[in-house]
Amino acid sequence: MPELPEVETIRLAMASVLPGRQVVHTETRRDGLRVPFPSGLEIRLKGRRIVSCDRLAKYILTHLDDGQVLVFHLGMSGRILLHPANRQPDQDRHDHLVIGFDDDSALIFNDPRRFGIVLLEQNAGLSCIHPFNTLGPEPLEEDFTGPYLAAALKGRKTAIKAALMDQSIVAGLGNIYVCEALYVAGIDPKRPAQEVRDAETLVRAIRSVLEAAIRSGGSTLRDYRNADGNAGRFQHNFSVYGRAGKPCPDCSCDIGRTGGIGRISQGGRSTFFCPERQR
DNA sequence: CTCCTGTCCTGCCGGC
DNA sequence: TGCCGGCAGGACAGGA
Repeated sequence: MPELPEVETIRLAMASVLPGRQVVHTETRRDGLRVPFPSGLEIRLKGRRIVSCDRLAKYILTHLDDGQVLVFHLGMSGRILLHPANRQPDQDRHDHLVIGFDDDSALIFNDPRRFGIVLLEQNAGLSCIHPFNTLGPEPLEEDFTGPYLAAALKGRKTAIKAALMDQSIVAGLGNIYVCEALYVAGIDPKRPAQEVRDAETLVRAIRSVLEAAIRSGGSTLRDYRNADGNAGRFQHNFSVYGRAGKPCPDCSCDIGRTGGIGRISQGGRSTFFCPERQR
């Protein structure tokens, strides 16, 4: 799914057009996705205006003018599509939620695998309720520092790969960007978290990978699209993800000897890494 | 607590 | 061509 850079790309598109729009119509085409859609969703959204669109980890927070927040999580395959006014959107069998606005435009939540989540909460106290009360710091915010990460990893025997996937340690990373960040930092994904010596370098690697990905509009694998229907470009900049057997882009190791980028399975997910560069 | 595995669901790809 | 197993960007529950 969309990890932080993809979610941020979608949020930016939403924030550029949605504020000021008033909900006139909400249609749910099934009971829910991972969890049931909020009860009374249609009536609670009707007449509300969108104030702003924020992001928290991989969640999109759509603030409404009455203090409610419409929350989207895209799961593995979720998409948010923004349809301009006066254009009839093509129907798709995985369009599960459609929100129509006063200018005749629409927001469509499409999700083939239905791992996505839609919540409607009160903004006040949002950070005190699940799942927001379990999230660690945002990787691009100031409180995500070397000392913080070192403390968070202390005593953890689990592999650094798994630790960085843990949203309570740092919120927003997924399989792709963990692989890429560990490559940039030169850290073996199998290394026990407590044995990572230079957390500061890892923090900087995470930041630089995420920032570069956001600048590229995220990554497109298979069919991820941003809210305008466009593909991201960062997949062309992957150093290791999906590149098993290919040469490491930034080390002089002999591919004939090393076999190039390696692929292993950790916690049931593929990990890609350079066995020469990452120790 | 930490950690590890299984599970939710559909679609796509490669192999036979 | 068609069928089938394996795998996929996430996050949780439950048990050791």
